[in-house]
Amino acid sequence: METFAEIIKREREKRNWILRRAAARLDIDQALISKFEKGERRPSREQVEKFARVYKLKREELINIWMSDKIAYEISSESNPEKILKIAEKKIEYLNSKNK
Amino acid sequence: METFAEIIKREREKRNWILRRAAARLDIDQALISKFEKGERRPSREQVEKFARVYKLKREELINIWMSDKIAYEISSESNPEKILKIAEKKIEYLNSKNK
DNA sequence: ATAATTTTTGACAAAATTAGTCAAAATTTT
DNA sequence: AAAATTTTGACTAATTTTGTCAAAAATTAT
Repeated sequence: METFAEIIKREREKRNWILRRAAARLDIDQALISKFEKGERRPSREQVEKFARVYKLKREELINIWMSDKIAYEISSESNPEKILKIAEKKIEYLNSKNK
Repeated sequence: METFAEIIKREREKRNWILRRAAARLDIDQALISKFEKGERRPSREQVEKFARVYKLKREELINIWMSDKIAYEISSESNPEKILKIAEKKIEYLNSKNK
């Protein structure tokens, strides 16, 4: 299961880009990119979209991964993360059926 | 599928408490409680625990519901919320197997 | 109907969280 | 060991979230 951090690091290395170069292409401070690649900071949605554009990744897929990182992080320290997800799933289903 | 907001409203009404009274018991501003009951504001974890205590609900269950509200809300506007949950689930599993 | 009570709203200031930047420290490569 | 690259930490700025208050709206009682 790949994280956003791993993906953007892999993509940069694939291209043999040093951080300075990635920073120029993405127009994001290289220290920030370093933090993103280490998973220490969470990029904004706009930044995720930049990564998708520059690294030619599917925008939506990348967003899903980025969001799931966020979710996983938020609940990982709870006592029953799986249960929380199950309940959330039902709520989503319910919202879906409602807005139809 | 019940939300945190619905639960705390139901519990208060069950007791025939007006907001002012609930505010006194919970030591939370009544305007805030009103917003919680309408789902317009998200209580802190400490506040959730207060609700559980005062309304005699199972602390952990209430926290799970409160967390799942949060998750559902965060991803409900995404294009594929279900997919995001699936990925998150896998990540959680992975984290679990790792920290064992 | 209107008076009294209760709930909801909106605006605001304070508090907390998150974001971006820089330079120095640490690490890796040459 | 010098040069290049990456990581870290500290700081300020920006954004988001919080709690509070008083007034507005809605509900209930007289």
